[in-house]
Amino acid sequence: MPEKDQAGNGEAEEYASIWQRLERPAKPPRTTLTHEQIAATAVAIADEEGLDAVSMRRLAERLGVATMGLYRYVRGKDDVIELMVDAIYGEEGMPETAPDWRATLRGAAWGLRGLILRHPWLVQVTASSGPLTPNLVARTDRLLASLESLDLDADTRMVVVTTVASFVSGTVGADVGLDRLMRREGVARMDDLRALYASRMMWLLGSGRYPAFENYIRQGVRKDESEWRFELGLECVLDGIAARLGI
Amino acid sequence: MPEKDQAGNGEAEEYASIWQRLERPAKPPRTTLTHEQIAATAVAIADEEGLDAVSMRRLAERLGVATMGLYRYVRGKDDVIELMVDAIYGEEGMPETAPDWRATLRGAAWGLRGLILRHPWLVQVTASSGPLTPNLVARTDRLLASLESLDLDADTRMVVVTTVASFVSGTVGADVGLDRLMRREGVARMDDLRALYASRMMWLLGSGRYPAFENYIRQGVRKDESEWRFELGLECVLDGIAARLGI
DNA sequence: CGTCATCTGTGTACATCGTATCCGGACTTG
DNA sequence: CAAGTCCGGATACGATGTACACAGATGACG
Repeated sequence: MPEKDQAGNGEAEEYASIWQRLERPAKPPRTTLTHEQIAATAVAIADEEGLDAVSMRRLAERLGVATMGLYRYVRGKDDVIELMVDAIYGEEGMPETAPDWRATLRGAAWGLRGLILRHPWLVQVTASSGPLTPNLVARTDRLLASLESLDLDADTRMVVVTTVASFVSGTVGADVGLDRLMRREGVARMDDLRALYASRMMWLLGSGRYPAFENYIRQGVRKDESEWRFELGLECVLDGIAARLGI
Repeated sequence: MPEKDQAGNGEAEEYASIWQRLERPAKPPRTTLTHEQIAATAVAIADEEGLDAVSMRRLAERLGVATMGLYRYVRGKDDVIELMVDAIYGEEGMPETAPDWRATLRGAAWGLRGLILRHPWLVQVTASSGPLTPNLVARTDRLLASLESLDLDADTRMVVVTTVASFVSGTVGADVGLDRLMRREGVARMDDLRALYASRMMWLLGSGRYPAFENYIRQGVRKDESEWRFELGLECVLDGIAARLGI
């Protein structure tokens, strides 16, 4: 039981996470800002102008507050990002529990995909924020719960959940990377991007060093159908879970 | 054939990627720097002190060059990052082609895992760099080639490759996030991190809102065996590919 | 009801970042 | 040897995250 040894001392108070700090209900908060406002505004900025546009100054300005005023609510920019992540994970309801595990995981996967597409900056940030924001734990909890009736041990259940989540974030992350590239180059449609990149693609492939890749460029006809690719990959992953774990 | 229409004009020269630019063999480079040096040094800094430590000033200093001197070789920091990514993708040989596709993909997956663990900053950067660096294309090409004898169309082959790669980067990305958290908190062993986080974990779970997650915390006994988790997840993914695609 | 301690929000200041611009000097080329 | 090209350097600017000190308002307490 490693979760109850040397801990619980008051000294841990200093190092408490945001979530811990903002739930202490004492101390009458006669505040003009709320953490929800901060999170929502930061998310709005990131959605509209990208994650780089979320600076403490811009955030404070948009909230009608001096820059340093934010630091009363937040320990630093990392906290802001953690609030943002948690906010969007909580924006839509929890993944609904379907009768069978497969439908539940599938629904959660498509839901996560939508979430990332709506907030593309999530992929830039997912590596730097702690994995313990409340809404993220809640989602994980729901998915774990949907597997509890199966004959799997706790470790395996977690692997199932993280495997699906990893597939989703990786796949959608690639799509998002393309979107960002398009935005940076100022093109709107995928074909325009291809036209713009045609020269360097020709250069790369013209060498004949990458024959299999070249085959894909020439023969692939669903390069733009990201939903099709996502669905095929996802069903593979789900099939694999069912096959290997015998469920 | 979208890769040969309106392109090839000279005006594209201006927008050429770094890779294109540095392959023009003319112009006797009487240079004191090489792109390999720049990439290797930047990688070294990132490996030792993290990606944030890679600034143009530090990089130039370590190369014994004035800051702005770098801009003769590189259009900006984004180029440096692209060079870094390509450098590490090329550091070890290409994934070796095993007799059967499954062994090939498995080897590539474990190889990519090792690569990311050796250069953890890759996960912070993978979203922002273009997907067209030569060594990355080369790797993809090898994997696509290993699937060519199978009865799959080009689109499906690519889905197979990206599905495996997505699983790997997502799963290892989570591990790396934990590592970074440990480094930031200044602890060396996983148990120490757990001790440090025990309080906020207790707080999070004590509410009883996340029973399934709590079950995992209590019953999971392989939380530290990231290789075990990786292997199980990977075999699930491979099983799924075999099952769904009938190979 | 007055006094004081405490918390809130503001302004200033600093180190560091990426990079635009200009310049001197060394090299290749005729 | 002359001329032109291009490397490397120095300076400068705007923007960033945040440490610090201070003004004002609010609550508790006599």
